[in-house]
Amino acid sequence: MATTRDVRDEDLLRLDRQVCFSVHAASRAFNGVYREPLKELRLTYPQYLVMLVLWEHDELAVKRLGALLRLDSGTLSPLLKRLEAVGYVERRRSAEDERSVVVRPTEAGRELRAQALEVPRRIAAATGLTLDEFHELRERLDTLTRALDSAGER
Amino acid sequence: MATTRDVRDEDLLRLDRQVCFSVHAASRAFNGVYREPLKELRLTYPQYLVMLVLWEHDELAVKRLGALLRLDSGTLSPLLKRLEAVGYVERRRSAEDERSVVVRPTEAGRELRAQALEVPRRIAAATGLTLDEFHELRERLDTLTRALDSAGER
DNA sequence: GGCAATTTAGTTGTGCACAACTGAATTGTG
DNA sequence: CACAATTCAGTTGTGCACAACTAAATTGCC
Repeated sequence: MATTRDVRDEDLLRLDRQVCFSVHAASRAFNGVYREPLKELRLTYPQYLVMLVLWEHDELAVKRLGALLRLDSGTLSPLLKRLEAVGYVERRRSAEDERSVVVRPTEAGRELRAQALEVPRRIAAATGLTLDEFHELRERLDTLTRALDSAGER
Repeated sequence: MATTRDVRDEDLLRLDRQVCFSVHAASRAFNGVYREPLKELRLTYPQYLVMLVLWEHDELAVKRLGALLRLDSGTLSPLLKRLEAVGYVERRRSAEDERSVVVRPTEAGRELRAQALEVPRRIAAATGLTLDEFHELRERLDTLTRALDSAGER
């Protein structure tokens, strides 16, 4: 039963380099394969994430969107402004609570969904990963993220 | 044996949202837990990656560093300039090839390594992941990255 | 009711990722 | 040798992540 105490410092640092690099590289590689398909939709990867969530919920406060995507207003505000500029979403202050801003897809934004259906098919085809592998990958990453998030709270 | 053809469009789009989000979130969570420990070293996460590689190789051309980390000069040039500004690395034009710039840790940069040894220990302790789990995670991510990279070349 | 604390979106500033480009040095080829 | 193609670091511009902050609206408490 090997623990970190059994390992020499240099080996630990090497492993850290490997893991850090792997996570970092995987994230950018993921971003990379989506870039081309999404360019046709005039979306960036984070904008695609936002649209995916909006297609599922139709209408969301910025606050709630940020909670779902774990992004704060510093990231979302300009991103949403750009999505509004290309005409995919509209924003309006909530009538009930003037602090809150509600985001919803425009007609163009809703029509975009049909085109977006091609994106995961292209990714799936390109990666050669099966559905089961996608599910398993997702679960592992989520487990990791939960561990990291809870670690960060100390 | 389920393939993507057996799945309805909306389910596929939902899964894509989940996987995209998971990868994105894991990367940022990883970044997040390293942020505090690295702040004490006056390093960002990508700067830490660069220093880890430099500690292993001692002296590297920018080109080679970029190949190892899969980063281009547009990312590395300003990052290395900042590392030079805090005194951790020095850059000089290669004598043999004036196009090339060689980067190496300064004395302060080499001394930083001793402090950096604490970082992976803290991460390991905080996440509760075992060495085996780290290794397995790394292998899965690398497999994924290879699949994504080869997919992007088409 | 009045006022402090909280909530919410937005702004500012720093750093990274990446595409597209520049300019200088080197290499290959006739 | 000459010169076109290539290589290399760097710059510019756009977009995202995040910390720290602002301003306005709401809520809670007396």
